[in-house]
Amino acid sequence: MDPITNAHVLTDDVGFLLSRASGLFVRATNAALLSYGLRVRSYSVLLLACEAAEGVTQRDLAEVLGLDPSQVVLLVDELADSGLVERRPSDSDRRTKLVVATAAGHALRAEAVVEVGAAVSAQLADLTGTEQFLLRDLLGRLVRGNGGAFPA
Amino acid sequence: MDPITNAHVLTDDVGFLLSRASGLFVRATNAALLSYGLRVRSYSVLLLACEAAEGVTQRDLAEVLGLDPSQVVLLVDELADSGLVERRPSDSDRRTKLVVATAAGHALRAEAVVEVGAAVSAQLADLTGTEQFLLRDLLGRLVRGNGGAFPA
DNA sequence: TATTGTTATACTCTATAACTATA
DNA sequence: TATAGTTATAGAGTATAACAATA
Repeated sequence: MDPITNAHVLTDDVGFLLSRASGLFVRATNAALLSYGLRVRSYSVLLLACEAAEGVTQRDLAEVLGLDPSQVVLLVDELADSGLVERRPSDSDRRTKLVVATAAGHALRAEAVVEVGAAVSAQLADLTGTEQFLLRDLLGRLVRGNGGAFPA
Repeated sequence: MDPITNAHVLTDDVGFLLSRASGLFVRATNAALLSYGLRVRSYSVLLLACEAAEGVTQRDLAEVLGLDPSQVVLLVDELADSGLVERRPSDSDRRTKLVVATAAGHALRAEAVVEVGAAVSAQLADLTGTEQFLLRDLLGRLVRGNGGAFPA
């Protein structure tokens, strides 16, 4: 019997711990983003838009973020209304809209990243640098192995 | 600069990976619990009730699960309506109600644990047993270090 | 006064289905 | 026929405040 999947107490269950840890990080990140008028989901969209110089397709955003395309529409709407991103038509496909960060978007991201980094850092304080790397690697493989369809 | 907290791409961010991984596990677990009429949160309450022979305080449930006490009320209501747990008065404090699993609750748990175990196992398939242990340990320290106020 | 459980409410997140315009 | 984006809606999860009973 696998000792992980059948932990005899709930608090040893990987799924439970993932949920708890995720909740802690989401709350801490949202708190850090409060003054910027962002929340973790819109912040993620902004980051992806900033990372892609030529813009990102909404479908790609949905896939990377694990969201339904319909949810992405609302998040992009919100960022666009704030002037942080804009939708540009694609040359190759007129159905596709490329989400591109504006100058304001890049500027806000640069500030927000510092705050979020500090919040995340505080959450990870009990782990050594090596352990943090290890955790990231394990989580990455978990996500990439199960429907997590992003590059690299 | 800490290379973890300031990953240069979103998909390398620990918080993002935690959120994605947690979502995958929650979805898989909810799917496994569907036929039992449970979802991951009510299932967690049932497990904790089953683990404590003399019952658990709703306040303790809230603390362990990282939920507000008001949310616990609804989850316990749901389980009680299904006959899986019952609220018993405490001898020492008449404000306190002890949540205790019924025989039906224990029986359902025994079945559900198998299904959930299989679902979790599938999600963890890409990691070796050692890596699964390691992940559990790292997550446990993350949670216990940040407001996660449960035993051990 | 403080704490346990409860009720109420509002907001965010998630899940689906159906529609449009393009391909 | 399939895909990108959109709209709409309902349900689940989260966050707060206020209250009654008890400590």
